[in-house]
Amino acid sequence: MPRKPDIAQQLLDSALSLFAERTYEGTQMPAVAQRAGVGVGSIYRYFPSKEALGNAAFQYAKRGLLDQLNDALVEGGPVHTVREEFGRFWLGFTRYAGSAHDAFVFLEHQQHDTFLAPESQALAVEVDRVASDFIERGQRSGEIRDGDPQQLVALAIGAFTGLVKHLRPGGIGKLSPASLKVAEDAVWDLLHRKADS
Amino acid sequence: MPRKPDIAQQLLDSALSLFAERTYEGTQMPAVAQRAGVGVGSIYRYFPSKEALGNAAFQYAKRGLLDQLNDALVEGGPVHTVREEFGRFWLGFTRYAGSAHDAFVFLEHQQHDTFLAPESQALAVEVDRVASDFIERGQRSGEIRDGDPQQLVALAIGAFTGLVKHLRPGGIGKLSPASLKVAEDAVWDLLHRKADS
Amino acid sequence: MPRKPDIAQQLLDSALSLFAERTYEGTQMPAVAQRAGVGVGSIYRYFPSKEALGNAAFQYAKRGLLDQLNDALVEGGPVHTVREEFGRFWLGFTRYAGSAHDAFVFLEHQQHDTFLAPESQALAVEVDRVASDFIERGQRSGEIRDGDPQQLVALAIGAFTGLVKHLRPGGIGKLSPASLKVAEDAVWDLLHRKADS
Amino acid sequence: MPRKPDIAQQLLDSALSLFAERTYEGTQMPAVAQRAGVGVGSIYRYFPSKEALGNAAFQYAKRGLLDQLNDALVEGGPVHTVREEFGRFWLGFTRYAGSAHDAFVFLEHQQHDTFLAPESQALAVEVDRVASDFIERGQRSGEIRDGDPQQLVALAIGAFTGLVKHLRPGGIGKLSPASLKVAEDAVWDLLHRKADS
DNA sequence: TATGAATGAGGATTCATTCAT
DNA sequence: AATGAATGAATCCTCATTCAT
Repeated sequence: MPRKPDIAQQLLDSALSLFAERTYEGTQMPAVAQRAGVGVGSIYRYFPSKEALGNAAFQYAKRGLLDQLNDALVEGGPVHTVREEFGRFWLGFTRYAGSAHDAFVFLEHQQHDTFLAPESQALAVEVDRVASDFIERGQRSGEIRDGDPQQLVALAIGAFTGLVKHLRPGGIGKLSPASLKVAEDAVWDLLHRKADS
Repeated sequence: MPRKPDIAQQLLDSALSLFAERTYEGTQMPAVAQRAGVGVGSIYRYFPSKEALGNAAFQYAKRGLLDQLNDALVEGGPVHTVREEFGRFWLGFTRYAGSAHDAFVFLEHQQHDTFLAPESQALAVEVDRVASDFIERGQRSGEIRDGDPQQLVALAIGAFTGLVKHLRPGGIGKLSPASLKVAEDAVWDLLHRKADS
Repeated sequence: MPRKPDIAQQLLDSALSLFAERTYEGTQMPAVAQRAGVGVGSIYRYFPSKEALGNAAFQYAKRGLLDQLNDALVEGGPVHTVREEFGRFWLGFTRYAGSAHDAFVFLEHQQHDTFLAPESQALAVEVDRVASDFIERGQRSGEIRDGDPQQLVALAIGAFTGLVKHLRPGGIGKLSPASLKVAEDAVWDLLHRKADS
Repeated sequence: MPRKPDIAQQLLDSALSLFAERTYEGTQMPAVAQRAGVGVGSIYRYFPSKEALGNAAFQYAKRGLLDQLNDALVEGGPVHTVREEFGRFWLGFTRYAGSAHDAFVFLEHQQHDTFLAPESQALAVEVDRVASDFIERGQRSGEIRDGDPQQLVALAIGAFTGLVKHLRPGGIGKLSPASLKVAEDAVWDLLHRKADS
């Protein structure tokens, strides 16, 4: 069993946390190496350049979020209501932001960033697609308010991101179940079509 | 008619848009100078360092947002309902993001950033304070849902930020009044306490 | 009566004192202008460049020293002994270093300096020539020790320079007549051929 | 056999010779790197800034001179006369200026210079102290002329410095033993109290 | 294979010089 | 004629990347 993948993994984690703290541009390769506990030179055995490391970290993080979402959507068996499905999304985001706070913050800061390869950006739309598919389904069933699905996704994910960034020091894990429930309900109401509206 | 005093202003605008596009760390001084239409050396006539420019830009932007909010809260005379007051906030944010898209994006990216002086960070809490005062008032009157006011502010401003970032190329000005209304209602429902809840 | 020569003079004095304090290379044009009480731009009305100013200052200082020496050698009428002639030299150096401390220090620091034009360097050998002529005459009359005249000049002027630099803050004017006499005798003994030697 | 630890040394030597030639302020870091045979970046691996390099070079040079003096004073066994002790000083200075011409010239140019840290200046008074102790001893024994010891030191070291600077291209090593003897005697006579004086 | 010292292109900043007022 | 704001080449310094060990 090789140790190599281990090192690459540590490098990705190190990079992700530093990028979240100080920005991709503001992070130096020696700092990444140090936090990963390896020598600078070793980074280049796993990633050909800083840009490559940045993209790998981005893709690793996005894929992690995507996996977490898929797991949450599948694991408890089929969902019966739109609200229930929203709960699954919420669970996926919550778990991911809980276990990979840095990665989540990093992801939400990147958007149009110069170092992102097309491949990374392609991956970025995946989460949006999954989310807006859900919105569209909810709109068809009348339970989610009308409007551009992408725009609603932006509002909802933006709200969640705001929450996570607000919780910075402790991370979302520090939040009491009650507070988390308040937030979940609030975001659901952001999307939910009210009966008399 | 002297154009000179405008140079500091042009530099702030240039810096703001570049910081929004490429990050503070990812922006080079020559790029700031070029976009401002001046020579590199001129930057240092107005700001002693890149860090000082970053802080000045941040404070200028935050103050602009604060002013816009105050204007919106005051201008139409006294408000009579919490919903109406929320509308004023929405108007303030909307106007600011419309007229200073870059500045708004820049502000929302900075949080814990390394270059921000204490003075800048002090200004940053001001907006939060104004907003959470509103939330608390709404909670007392029963129209805004229970929960940590700061957390609700984070959710609401996060949602708005998500919208603005989603609209990146065109800016919020491109949005139809109808779409804007959908967004406003959605964010209100994020905060609003439902009767039967 | 034009004011111009006045300004050029102030600029030379300002430059000389700054060069003595901080080195030619370490002195900025705005500092020269400020100490002279004029705007930066005005320097260039009198001197085409920093290098030209440096050379003008050097030549002005060297010429001042030369004039002082000539005056001292001539003014009291003809000299009758080598020791008496040495006294005249001492008087010239002393007066110059007393009235133009900065200029003297500046002169002794320049030697091989990059900014000195050939013309300036030509002027620099003039003092040496006057001094070594004196040494040679003294050697012929048996009152000054044997050895390379240039080398003896270097020793004697070096000693005087050491004294002046040592006296930096107050300048040589601060020295009591007695102390000055000690120094004069010491330097004379440096040159003087002892009877039994 | 590693050459690495030598890099700091090569940098000090390179810096010293350039500072002597062109002044601290007039010397560029790339020039220091080039003469030391390393890349610019390497300088900063050994010295945090140009100022630090300047101070390190100064201290290295002063310490070298001090060591040379101590060696010369000790090595030949105890001295029996003041003249003999002077000979030891002369030997120390001569050896140092011979083996480290650039360093000696550099030292004598720095005095009150802007980049010198207090620590460097503290070291600078050390040589003066050693020298004036000698002068005082000589005065007590009646062999050195009366007067402020510091002032006599300034005259004597100034004379030696004048000699060394005069010899610039070849250095003091080029001087014939006879010429060197002339100089030594001359400087001794500068200090020596004449019987009938 | 892993390392970190060495490198030099690139970024922040300074400063001699120009030129509109 | 005098000024000092504006400029950009030149300077100090950083940091992604290489390579000898």
